[in-house]
Amino acid sequence: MTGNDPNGGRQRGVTIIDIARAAGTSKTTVSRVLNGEAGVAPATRTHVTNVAARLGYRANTAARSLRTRSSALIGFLVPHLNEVFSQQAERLSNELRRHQVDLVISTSGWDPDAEVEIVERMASRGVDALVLSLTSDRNPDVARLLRTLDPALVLLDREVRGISADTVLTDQSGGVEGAVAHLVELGHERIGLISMTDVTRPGREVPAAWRRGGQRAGLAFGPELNVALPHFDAASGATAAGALLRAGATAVIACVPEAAIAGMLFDLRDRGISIPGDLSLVGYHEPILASAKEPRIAAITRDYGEMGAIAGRLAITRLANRELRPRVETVQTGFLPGSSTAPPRAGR
Amino acid sequence: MTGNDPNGGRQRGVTIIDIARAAGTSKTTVSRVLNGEAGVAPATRTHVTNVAARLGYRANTAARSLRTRSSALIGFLVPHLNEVFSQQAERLSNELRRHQVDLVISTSGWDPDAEVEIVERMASRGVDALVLSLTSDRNPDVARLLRTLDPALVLLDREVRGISADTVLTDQSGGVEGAVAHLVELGHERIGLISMTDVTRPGREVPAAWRRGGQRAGLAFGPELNVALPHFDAASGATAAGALLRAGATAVIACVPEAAIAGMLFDLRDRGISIPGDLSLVGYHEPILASAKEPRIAAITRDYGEMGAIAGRLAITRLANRELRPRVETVQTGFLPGSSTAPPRAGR
DNA sequence: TTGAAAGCGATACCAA
DNA sequence: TTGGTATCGCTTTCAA
Repeated sequence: MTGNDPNGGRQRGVTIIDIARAAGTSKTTVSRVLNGEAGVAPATRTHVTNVAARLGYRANTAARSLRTRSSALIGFLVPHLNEVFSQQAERLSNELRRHQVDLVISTSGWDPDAEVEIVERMASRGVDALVLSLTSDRNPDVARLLRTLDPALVLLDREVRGISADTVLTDQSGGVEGAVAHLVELGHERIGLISMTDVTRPGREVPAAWRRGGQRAGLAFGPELNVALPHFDAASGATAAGALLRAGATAVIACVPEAAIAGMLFDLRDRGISIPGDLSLVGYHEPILASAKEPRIAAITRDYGEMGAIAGRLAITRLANRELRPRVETVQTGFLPGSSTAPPRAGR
Repeated sequence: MTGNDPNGGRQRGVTIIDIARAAGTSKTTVSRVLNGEAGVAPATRTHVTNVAARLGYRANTAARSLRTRSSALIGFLVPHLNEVFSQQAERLSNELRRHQVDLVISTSGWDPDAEVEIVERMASRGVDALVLSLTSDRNPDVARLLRTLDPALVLLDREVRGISADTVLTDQSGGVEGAVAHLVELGHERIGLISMTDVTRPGREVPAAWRRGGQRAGLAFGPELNVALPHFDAASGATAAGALLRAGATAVIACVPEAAIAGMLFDLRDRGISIPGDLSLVGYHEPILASAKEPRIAAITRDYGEMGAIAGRLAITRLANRELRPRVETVQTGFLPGSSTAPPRAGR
């Protein structure tokens, strides 16, 4: 009865065969009942259901996956579980749970090689779909890998050449142009931008929106006013702030993760530069605890959590029908005023 | 050659049989090579390895799990992916990745029923281990469920009756007693405490440490100075602050998640109570961006990330040997001064 | 050093 | 409405 047990101590668990035996039926029927399929006599159904409950049956997901070629598992790859990505993860996970799907999470640490390795692992794991926030969408290795992949793909604010996947995009116009307009209204003319590099979509869209905002106000922002950060640690943020001040910026829009903005704030404080007295600042997002202190950083906002939820819905509907043509959902950004902006210092 | 394909469009993928055929050997040998087992001729080994690479072989995890009864999957259950838990998740995930193990994450939203459901799912999924940050370790339903479970358990700062699992504990003494000592030195005598309720270990240990700190200074803190929060939203934090002020507290130690502390700060500001002028505050943790602004909240600190990493190591070693007796690792807390504490207002 | 064959626990097909 | 049987892709035993 015990059979050979390749794994010493591990418990065997109740299988549909045990249920079939106890219920005096076949495992086919048991399977039908447990999956709620039609074509089973009501009496049989209730009986089998009861027996299963009595025995404390728990389906073996590995066996089911092997047979059905679907794992009810979705992979989520992000660079780092910071405030933004963890909110996305939570909402994504909740969305999936409603459909009995689990979420595997892995972080790349902004390392493209790790990214390839992780995607490979997840594919091997047999995830039904991959939700990706890639470190770079211009990485040919990743692009090539994605093209050979079986799982459905959902891209979070990324565009990969040669891949047509469901995508959640951010429209930066509202937020960035709104920020520029606000600063222009206060009297700023040299508005600096700290952006991500052009290897992700926001790194391309944010500078574009910033330039549009300038043009709309009759200002042409030169390239010396845009610092593109390859990394988002505190040190990078500090460096960027210095460069923009040297370029004569009286205001800075910083569309980078919180760690870089924090580094910038530390650096400015150390140099005795006050916000908004000496420099106006627009950020990208504030954790609630930070927003409880002054200055409240004016910010370009968007609903990160909602992006995760949308990604979840895209993935779920895609799994229900893989023939659907790729869909794109766009999330808008807005501008939230704060106490970190003011007119430029007179006579500067 | 194609066989019947239960799942229409999904790709079939290269199997060890394909490799065996292409390499002119048996699937047994292929399996041995791919798993790096001994007893294979060097020539065979390299040949098979090459063929596998050429065909782009990717192991089918479901099949392997079914046969070996181990999924190389570990579940992580937390109440909410806030700053603390997401840092734990990231470090845990990284630790596991080094051992080719994946992490499934789910959040309960502080809901015990959801917790039971999630643990059930993960067990059914066949996770090799569960790392748990339970909403309550006094919940009999959860305790009963855990007792019947097959996966190895690692508890994060929780003690469940009747369960002897590997555990990562926090020693609150250093941090909390340090905070009390610091406040006493500044002249405070009525030091309030906002803690979690006693259904988790920190909710029991923090008040105990606070009382010890008081006794050591010759002060007896009455129960009116301790508010235990059942929820950690902003509104709860606001309420707690009010209650402690009415109880005559001149300083507050708030050992609760950031959202509650933020709510408290908002409320105090609205009521014109300044920190540290009118009230000294010691918090539990600050996101980097918050710490870049004044006042820097004095805090009880511990290395959250390290707790995740330790949990990962405990899980991995446990899987290697399930006969090990339960191990307990303790993480120390410390007190980090800030600008949110000052002597109590004179004549109060 | 190699390979044949027997499972792991499900689902899917087909016949009854 | 049922059940027998063939897989799914892999690891493990046992014999050669």
